Amino acid sequence: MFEPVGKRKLLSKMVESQIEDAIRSKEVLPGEKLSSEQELCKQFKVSRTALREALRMLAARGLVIIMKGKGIYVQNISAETVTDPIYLYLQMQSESNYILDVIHARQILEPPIAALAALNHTEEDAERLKKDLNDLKTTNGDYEELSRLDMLFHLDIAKASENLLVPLLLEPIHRLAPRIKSSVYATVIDAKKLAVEWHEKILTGILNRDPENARLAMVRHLEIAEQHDKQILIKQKHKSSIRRTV
Amino acid sequence: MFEPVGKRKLLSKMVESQIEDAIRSKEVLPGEKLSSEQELCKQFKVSRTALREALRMLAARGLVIIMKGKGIYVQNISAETVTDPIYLYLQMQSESNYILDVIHARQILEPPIAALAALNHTEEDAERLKKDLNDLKTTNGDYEELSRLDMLFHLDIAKASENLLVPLLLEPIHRLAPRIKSSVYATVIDAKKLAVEWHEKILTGILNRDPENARLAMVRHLEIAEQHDKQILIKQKHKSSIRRTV
DNA sequence: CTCTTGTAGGATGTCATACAAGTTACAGAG
DNA sequence: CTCTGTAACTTGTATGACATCCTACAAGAG
Repeated sequence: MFEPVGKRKLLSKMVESQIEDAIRSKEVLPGEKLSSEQELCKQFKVSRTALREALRMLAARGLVIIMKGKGIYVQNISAETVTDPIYLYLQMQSESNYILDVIHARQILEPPIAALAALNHTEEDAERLKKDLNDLKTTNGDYEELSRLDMLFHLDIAKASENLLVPLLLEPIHRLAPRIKSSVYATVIDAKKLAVEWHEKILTGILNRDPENARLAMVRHLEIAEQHDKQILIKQKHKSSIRRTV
Repeated sequence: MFEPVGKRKLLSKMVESQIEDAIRSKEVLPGEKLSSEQELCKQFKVSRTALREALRMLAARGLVIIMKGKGIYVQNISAETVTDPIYLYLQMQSESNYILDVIHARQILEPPIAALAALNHTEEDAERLKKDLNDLKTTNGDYEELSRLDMLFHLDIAKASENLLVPLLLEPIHRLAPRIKSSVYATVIDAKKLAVEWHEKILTGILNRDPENARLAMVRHLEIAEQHDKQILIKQKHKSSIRRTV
């Protein structure tokens, strides 16, 4: 008979929406400074509490950045702002032993990405990939640094696909398994040499705009990576079972 | 000569980190109720102001949900939580339409997923996919319902890959473009018939455990989808340019 | 006893005020 | 001119009060 009356929105939410809309519609551009809290309070006719909570929510979502003593600035949405929630999502949803799922997901994603990069990459992309490969070749860093440079090459291939979504999807996947990667570099003999070799083959395929060879090189590269990961997993299992019996 | 001294973190940020860590490490599980603000203030030894701003940041990121009069609850990270930032990113990043990026990302992801599903699916997966296809065939729902059932089939193929990460990646992608999908069903003649046909071919490949045919069927299915999407986009462009001249 | 309703208590939401602390600009001393 | 201290901004935190929403429970009506 009677319709349920809609709940009144919270003031802080309403303020948040208004500022968000202004940013989305580009009334205010990234880098621009917003008015001070005092000023905004007067404009919205709310207390500083409500306004600040609205700003905090916007800041948490990466829309603005609040600098103590300076002011509030509209922020350019970064890729990290996006990949963070994806990473959190994967982390919360997946169960404990997801390492093999990670490598399998990479085997699904990365070969076609390499093929696409071979077709679509720009000169800038090419230079970045060459630099990545050279960095990996010449670094004297520790295993974690090796693992980082390895990942960077793969992420920059995703960028070279010139599809905005692709790197966003790949980055959190890689972030899920950083430890095992450095374990591989620490354990497997010639792991670095092998990585450089295959990265070279993949890059050659991409630079020649040869999607099929880029794809195949990536497939082989990830097959080898899977073998290495499995070795590590078996060793860890072995160790833990030894510890258990002791 | 002297090293820059690190800035002291803000109290609200420190509180946020602590609660976030507790959630990430699953000390507190989704659905659980946190202590009241008063209680938390005492535990963290901060004022209600700082605590509330921390909670607001966590709420904005989807980690907790604050209910007036009830309390603070740990939230299950949903696909929407992930999709929103992506959506915002795409909107801010590219002037052009991201719809094509979505369909291209699907063309990368879904064919190998279909192949994997052909290899790995269980009996349960098979039953679910058959039901999805039948639901799409027999529904009398509107265009949005059609679009929803269409998406469900694709997501259940991802589930049938028996890889935990794969459906998690695919779902936000699909949620990015629900409007254009229902537009396709509303506009393209025989869209439903075509969808059912191709879903049948894909399913046949999967049920026969024939990865190559499942993959190829998916490739063709998505090529057709791309054509339809492009038709819609051109029409929309046309309309808006007409409006502009009027 | 069962159902309804009033009420009290606890939860979050908002306000006002005060002070702490970081940043910037500028005037005045040297 | 350069250096420096100060003043005037900015945001961060604390506190106390009240508003509003939710829940549970007791008291009353039938």
